[in-house]
Amino acid sequence: MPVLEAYSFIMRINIAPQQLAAFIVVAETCSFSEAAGRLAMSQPALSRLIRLIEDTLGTRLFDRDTRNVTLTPAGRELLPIAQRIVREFDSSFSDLARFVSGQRGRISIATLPSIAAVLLPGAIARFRAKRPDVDFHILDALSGTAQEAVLRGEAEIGLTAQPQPDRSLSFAPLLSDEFGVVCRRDDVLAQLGSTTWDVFASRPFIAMAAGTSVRAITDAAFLQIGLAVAPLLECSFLATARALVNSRLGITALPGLTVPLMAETGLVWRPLVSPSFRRPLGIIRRAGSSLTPAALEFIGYLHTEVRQREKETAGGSAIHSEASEAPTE
Amino acid sequence: MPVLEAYSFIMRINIAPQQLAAFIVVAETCSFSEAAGRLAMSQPALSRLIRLIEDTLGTRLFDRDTRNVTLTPAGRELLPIAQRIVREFDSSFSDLARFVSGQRGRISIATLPSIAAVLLPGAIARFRAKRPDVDFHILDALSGTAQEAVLRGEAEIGLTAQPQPDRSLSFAPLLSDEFGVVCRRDDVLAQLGSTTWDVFASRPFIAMAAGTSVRAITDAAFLQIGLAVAPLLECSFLATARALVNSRLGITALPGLTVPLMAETGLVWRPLVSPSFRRPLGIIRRAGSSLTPAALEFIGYLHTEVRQREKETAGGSAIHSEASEAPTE
DNA sequence: CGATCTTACGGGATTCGTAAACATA
DNA sequence: TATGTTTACGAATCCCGTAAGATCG
Repeated sequence: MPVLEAYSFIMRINIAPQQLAAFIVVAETCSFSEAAGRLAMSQPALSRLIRLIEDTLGTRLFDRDTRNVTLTPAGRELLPIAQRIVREFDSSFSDLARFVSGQRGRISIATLPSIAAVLLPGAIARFRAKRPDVDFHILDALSGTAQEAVLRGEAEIGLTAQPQPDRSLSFAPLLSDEFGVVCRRDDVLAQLGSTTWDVFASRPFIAMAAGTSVRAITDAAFLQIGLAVAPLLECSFLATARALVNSRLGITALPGLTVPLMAETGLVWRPLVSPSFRRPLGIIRRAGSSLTPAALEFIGYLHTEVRQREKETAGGSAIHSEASEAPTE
Repeated sequence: MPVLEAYSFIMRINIAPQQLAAFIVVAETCSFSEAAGRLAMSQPALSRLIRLIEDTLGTRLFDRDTRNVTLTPAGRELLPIAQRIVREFDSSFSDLARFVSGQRGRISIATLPSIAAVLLPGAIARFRAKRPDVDFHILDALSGTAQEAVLRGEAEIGLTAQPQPDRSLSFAPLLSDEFGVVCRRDDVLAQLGSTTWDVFASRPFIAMAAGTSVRAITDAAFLQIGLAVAPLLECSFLATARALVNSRLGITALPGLTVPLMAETGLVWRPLVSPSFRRPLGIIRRAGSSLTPAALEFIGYLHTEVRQREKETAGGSAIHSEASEAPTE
């Protein structure tokens, strides 16, 4: 009811943009038959179509005898209107088609800094090479913040650790991030190919702050192997952890993806085994809500990026190989 | 063919503005059933309508389960587009409806100065009281110029003497303008109620220039009564004729309508009889071309104006009575 | 279990193309 | 007479409303 009042004419005047386009062609050609040819329809059909518009508007649009077709004043009045509407219609739906096909859009991603630094740049670079008109908005945050951003709709997708099961959030695994020990290059551990978790029984452990996805795993690891590790040193930022390790205050356990953030500092990363722990990372999104076509396509690029990294590092993580190269510096 | 290329989407995307309006209502209410109520249609019909748009665009517009209806990104993209198109459509056709109903428009009239001065002001004043948004464009010119203006489309209608029969010009009589003699108030002729054409056998005749509608009639009149009148004095403008008569250089014969243009100059007008000549005045327009609705309505006002003048002057012309009042000054 | 969207189906309206009729230069 | 528009008519399509079905809270 409010609608019928708000738009008074649209509910009564039933004219499709295609009909207006047909009118425009007739007006431009001043001939029903030629216009019919251009419109790929029969001439009587076009004649009736125009008649229909005329009946709807209650006025003649063309003065026509068998030889001449000329716009009436009402027709001259309608012509620019029709042209404007058709142009608007066409350009709008052209834009929309580009959006729907993923050529245009804006992808907002809430992500852990490690993913933002390691996985995203390559994926975005390759994606933008194909879709230069898609913009990205990246919100790097800790796991919880990222989830909230997705839930509030501020971010379309989140790249984080697997969240607690939540009806309104869906999680799709992307990769699992192997934990390793991080120590100085001159540390005895750096000589080994891998290390076991009980190393932290004899070495000071630098823990990440509670609430981080890393801390959740390390807690679970120590619990599983029955090791009571006192968090003597605890920090929130990787840069801090890096500095602490570098200062010989202890060693830490971090997923492989985080290490490039500490690169070129003389630290190395070696897999932690017996058992090996992994941090499941993936894509979260609001359950039951569609993604933009561009984001949908971009997710494919993310998977490709992950596969490529796995292939490059041949079973280990890229950080592993980088850490291996470190001694050669 | 050029059209199909120029407007690439409009020929493939077949969406009526009403469908977009329906989409807007669903988007605003987030409910198919409530929207269906507002749109005065059944809910399944609305469901199918939305589905149709979705199929046409190749994307979902709403994420919907049995409890919630939410816009998808594509739907959010379409919403402002739909609103813009619907608004444009509605306001444009609202304007057009005002034009078609004669409430809005522009009437261009090519007219003889006498009609412009005597008939038009009253008709326009009464018309604009009812249609304040209709503009007038008046081109006052001699008969031939006015006809050309109408033929060229510069003027929509012409108010002139009856033209030579012309296929491309149609003439509708409006009034016939009685000829009379124009002389000084102190002239002996002013004492008489009327005068015969042979008065010009004994008095100098001031002729209007060849090509004027007045000259055409006076020539015909002299020819008919067999009077050879030498055009000793000839002029194009009524103001000149007025001055010549006022200077006692002669007298002239003019249709009643022209006299108000010479009013308050001490001249009087008396009917010329035996026989009485009349200048047929009317409305010319291009044959076979429609008029604007406003002009069509205005023509009715012109006829009313003429009838009113005839009633006021009770069988004579308004000029006649005004001339009669002159001696009382 | 209730509210809501979707699918199925029959009827009515609209629109198309072909063919014939019509009108003017 | 030739060109171009309108009318007539049968067929296909589209769209609506009613009724039944499915699904989630």
